[in-house]
Amino acid sequence: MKKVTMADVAKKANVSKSTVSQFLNKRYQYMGEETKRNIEEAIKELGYQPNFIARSLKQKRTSTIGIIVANIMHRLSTEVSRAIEDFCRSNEINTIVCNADDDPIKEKKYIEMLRAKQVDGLIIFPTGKNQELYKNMVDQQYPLVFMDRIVSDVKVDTVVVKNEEWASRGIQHLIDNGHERIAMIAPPLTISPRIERAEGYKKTLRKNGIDLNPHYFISTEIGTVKKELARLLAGDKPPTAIFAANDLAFLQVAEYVKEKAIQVPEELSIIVFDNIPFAHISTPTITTIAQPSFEMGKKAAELLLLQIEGEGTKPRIYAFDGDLIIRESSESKKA
Amino acid sequence: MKKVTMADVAKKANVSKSTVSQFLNKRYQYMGEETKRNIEEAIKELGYQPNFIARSLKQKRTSTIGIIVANIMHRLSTEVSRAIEDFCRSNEINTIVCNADDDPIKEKKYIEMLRAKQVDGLIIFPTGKNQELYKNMVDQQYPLVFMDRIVSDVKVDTVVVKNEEWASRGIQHLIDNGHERIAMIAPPLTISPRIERAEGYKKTLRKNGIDLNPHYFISTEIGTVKKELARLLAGDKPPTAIFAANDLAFLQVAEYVKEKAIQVPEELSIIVFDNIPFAHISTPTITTIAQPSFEMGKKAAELLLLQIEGEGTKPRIYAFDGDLIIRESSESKKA
DNA sequence: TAATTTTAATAAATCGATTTAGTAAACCGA
DNA sequence: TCGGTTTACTAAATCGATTTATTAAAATTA
Repeated sequence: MKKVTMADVAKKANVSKSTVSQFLNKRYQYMGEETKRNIEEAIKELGYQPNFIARSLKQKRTSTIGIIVANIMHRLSTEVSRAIEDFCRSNEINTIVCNADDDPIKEKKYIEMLRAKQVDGLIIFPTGKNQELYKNMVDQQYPLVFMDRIVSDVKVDTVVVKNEEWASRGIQHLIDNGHERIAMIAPPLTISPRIERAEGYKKTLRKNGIDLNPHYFISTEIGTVKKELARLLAGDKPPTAIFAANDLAFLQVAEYVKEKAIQVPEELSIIVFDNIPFAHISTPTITTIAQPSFEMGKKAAELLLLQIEGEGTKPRIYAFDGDLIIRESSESKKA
Repeated sequence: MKKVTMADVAKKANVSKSTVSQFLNKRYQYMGEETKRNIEEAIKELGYQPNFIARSLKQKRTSTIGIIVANIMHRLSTEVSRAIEDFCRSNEINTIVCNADDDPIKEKKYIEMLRAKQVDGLIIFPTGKNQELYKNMVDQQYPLVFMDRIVSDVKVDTVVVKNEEWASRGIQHLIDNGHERIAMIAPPLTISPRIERAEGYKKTLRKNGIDLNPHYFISTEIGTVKKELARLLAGDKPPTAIFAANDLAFLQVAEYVKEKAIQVPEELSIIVFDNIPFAHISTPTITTIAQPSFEMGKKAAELLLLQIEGEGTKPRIYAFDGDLIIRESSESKKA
């Protein structure tokens, strides 16, 4: 079944392609009532569906944006993507989501692919390792927003959470509950949020006059978290509380705790910096530092659409407040 | 910064557009070494990036497929989408994921949008309510695969799990553990998997000589599950085990159980038909009937790509085996 | 009535690639 | 030396829309 094109509609309605195009774009300025009816009828009879590709080629815009998440397994990625999609949808913009899997090479490939597809702009959770490419886009004034991670040296609108401040609040909460031996578990400190959370952890301990014990600070690949954890907890003076720097680190901690049947919070308190979907129904419920993923996603989308409309302003960083949600996993030792 | 086109490259390399096109498509058959080098250099110097849109228009294929999931909140949707994406990626096909939110109108809009964007084919988790539209696509021989749900009357390749059989196995497991008062909690029975799971539930009880108690069969909107559950458990002869028909239903059950501090499995056993990401680390761990989402996604993608290549065969239903993973939430009463 | 403006519709150029048909030079055997 | 083949490359048509410049008729004004 061959495709019905605008030319077919035009022929059937006895008008020119131009007129059909005007009709489809609702430019009725000087269009006869009868012509309108004829075209409408022809479209219906032939079952005509416009070809977006052809339109995009001429108009030089695809009404599509791309999202490149660093790692789709992070809950934040999916929540933010959802928010972006919702916002774009209500502005008649489509979104394409790609997963770079924390791999700068994949990230580069996706950026090139999406640009080849002429998407009107990109929202990226940057790996941070493609500075050249980022700068290139900035130079070309290509609409671009960074999410979750700050890349210094690249002047782009960036949406993040106040990592240091809210990590600090989480640690303070543990200290207020009587903990002094607090460990932090994090993936390698390769990107800004992890570095900032580590800062918050260290500064807050110091501020409370607690010495930093380097053994309590574990920064390692996800796959080796459990091994490190075993060593830590088997050691002398094991920590009484753990701060998991993100959801994937927490998952490892949770698996370990489950396997070893460690009592939480009696033997070990736990807090997590990230959104955990089942935090409120697990046993025990989990204390989290939540990120306002919906607002962040919406903000990023707004910023990008502004840039696309040519109304972007001087690039800056938009830092959102987190939320410390205290649950059972960090209940007071004295309670 | 205006876009660099093939014409610019051609001019710079002192050849025709055609030659540049040949070069880009690696049709080196009769191309001089020097010409090749010239073109390569021109491309690098100008920073030329091909325009996929223009290519798609001429070639009448976008190398892109669409996925329309019924509800992105179902774990199955995301897992299957991931599998599809992975398979497509390795075949140089891009994917666009859309979420119909269980709404036939949105589903219709997405089908039309994606087809306007000239995607080469669609994988749909059908709401089942757009029969006209589905049939239309079939008639036009548009590449199409259904996932998770069977729509009778529409002859399309369909990938599902053996719902009745594996629901049955789950129920049998509960019966073998000494349960007789088994409730089933499900969303409205509007689509085939839910109907088939209910069949499995009923038939297995009957086969074991257990009378069906209509009060034990709750099929209602997600929002009212907890209320119904409260009534059920407060009633005379409350069930000793619950079969949650999918992940969202289970989430409601889990929340309720948490709120009321019901002991699982001592007071109430639970099994779920669906993939639950934290089933193995929750307390208690959760018995699930898992679906092979990865294989299912891969199969669907394979079927679709075959259709796109024009090598599709007579449409049929591909039913996959599930997997009963027994965990703490359904531990034997007698153990 | 002639000049001007408004209304209605169109022809043709364009977007940036791919593809087909064709050309010209070099080569080659008889 | 001639016809035929191979090699290297190109001009022009095409994909399906949008858009600009243009035309022609009808309505209005002077």
